[in-house]
Amino acid sequence: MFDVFFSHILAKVSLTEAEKATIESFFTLKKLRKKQYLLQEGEVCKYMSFVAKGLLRSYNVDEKGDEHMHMFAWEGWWISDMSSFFSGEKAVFNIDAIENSELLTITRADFEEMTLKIPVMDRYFRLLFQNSLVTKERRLLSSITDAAEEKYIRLTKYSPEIIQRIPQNLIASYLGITPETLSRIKKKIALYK
Amino acid sequence: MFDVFFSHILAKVSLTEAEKATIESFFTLKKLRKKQYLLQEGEVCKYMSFVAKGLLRSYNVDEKGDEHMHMFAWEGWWISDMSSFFSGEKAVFNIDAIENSELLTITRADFEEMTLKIPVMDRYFRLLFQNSLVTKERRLLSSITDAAEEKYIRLTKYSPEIIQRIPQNLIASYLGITPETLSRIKKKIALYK
DNA sequence: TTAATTTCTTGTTTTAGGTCAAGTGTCAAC
DNA sequence: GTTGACACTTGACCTAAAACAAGAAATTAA
Repeated sequence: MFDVFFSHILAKVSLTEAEKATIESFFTLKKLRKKQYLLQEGEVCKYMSFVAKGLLRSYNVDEKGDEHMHMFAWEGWWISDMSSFFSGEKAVFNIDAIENSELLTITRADFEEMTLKIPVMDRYFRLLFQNSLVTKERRLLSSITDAAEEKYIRLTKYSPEIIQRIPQNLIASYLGITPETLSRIKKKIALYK
Repeated sequence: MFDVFFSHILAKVSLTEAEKATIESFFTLKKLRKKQYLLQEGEVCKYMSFVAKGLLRSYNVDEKGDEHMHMFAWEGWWISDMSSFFSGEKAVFNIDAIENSELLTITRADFEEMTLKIPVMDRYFRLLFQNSLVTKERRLLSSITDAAEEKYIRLTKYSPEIIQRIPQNLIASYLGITPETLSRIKKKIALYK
């Protein structure tokens, strides 16, 4: 459990055994069955979660009832409604498990305490957020600049794991297009080859 | 110059006078005239810049020659092509000054050295990136979920400063719509009132 | 104060992608 | 092996926003 966790953290910063023990003490293991919610829109997001095993998604639901995928998270990723987690306001996202999953969760209060006790965790999260920001910028850029077909092509280039692991209707939602449009795009691309 | 700078940093973390002096030594003042470039697409982004005065924008240009606004930055904001700055790869963004501006710039090497010498700066940037991430998530969500009119309404709600300070054609580009569509949306909204 | 450039508006036409509807294919459950 | 639940495809039609075009208003510069 914590081996996956620390291998990810140690890729960015160094930790002593004592620090590792302290950090471990702030986290709680949580298991989720397929389709089970970790967070529902309107609740306050209590946890930031490291995915040790499995696959989750976060998404919002619009007034028409349509879902819009915000992100997917599998082994080695963090997932949360960051806005709600850090501000204490109501979450706009739902988070649930696409596959049976195992998470290491931390509460806001423990997160604060951990970063104060182990300042190098500020560095870890600085680097984590920095990378997330770059990824999110790239996606935002594609969302604003690209037509549907380019969005899909860019996704195959930058996030091939998503193409392999996620059902097509969820990929369409992630790209902000309909499953029908995605189906037609795939057909068109297949013709070139 | 550094007073604006430190007031923003001290809002997030505490610093001794000695630390402030060390931090100052890593930054260089840079003045930009209106329309002058800070970064051009294809270069490596050498600086991360704190805006002490003025207004800048970052944007990419597509193959048709159309500009897509990525962000605006004025007093108290940071601006950079983060992907290029941290990875050393070619920038995809252009950055230039909309108004005459004064920046405090830091290079990648100095940024690294600063965070190692003054670890609390990791905390500052953790908090900065965390907030940016929340803002960027909100914008991405709006970009994928909302129709043109809702995008504009949400912008007026969450970023009223942009509405006031930025020309309409740039706002349209920021929202990923045409200036014509924005003009019609404003007209439509004005009729309700 | 007039010219020039830029920003914004308005009308018309076109198009990419959405919506609706009717399939086919696949796999697990009974 | 039949039933149902999903995932995906394909076709016909529709609509929101883009493209194109032309003019008005507002800034800026000479």
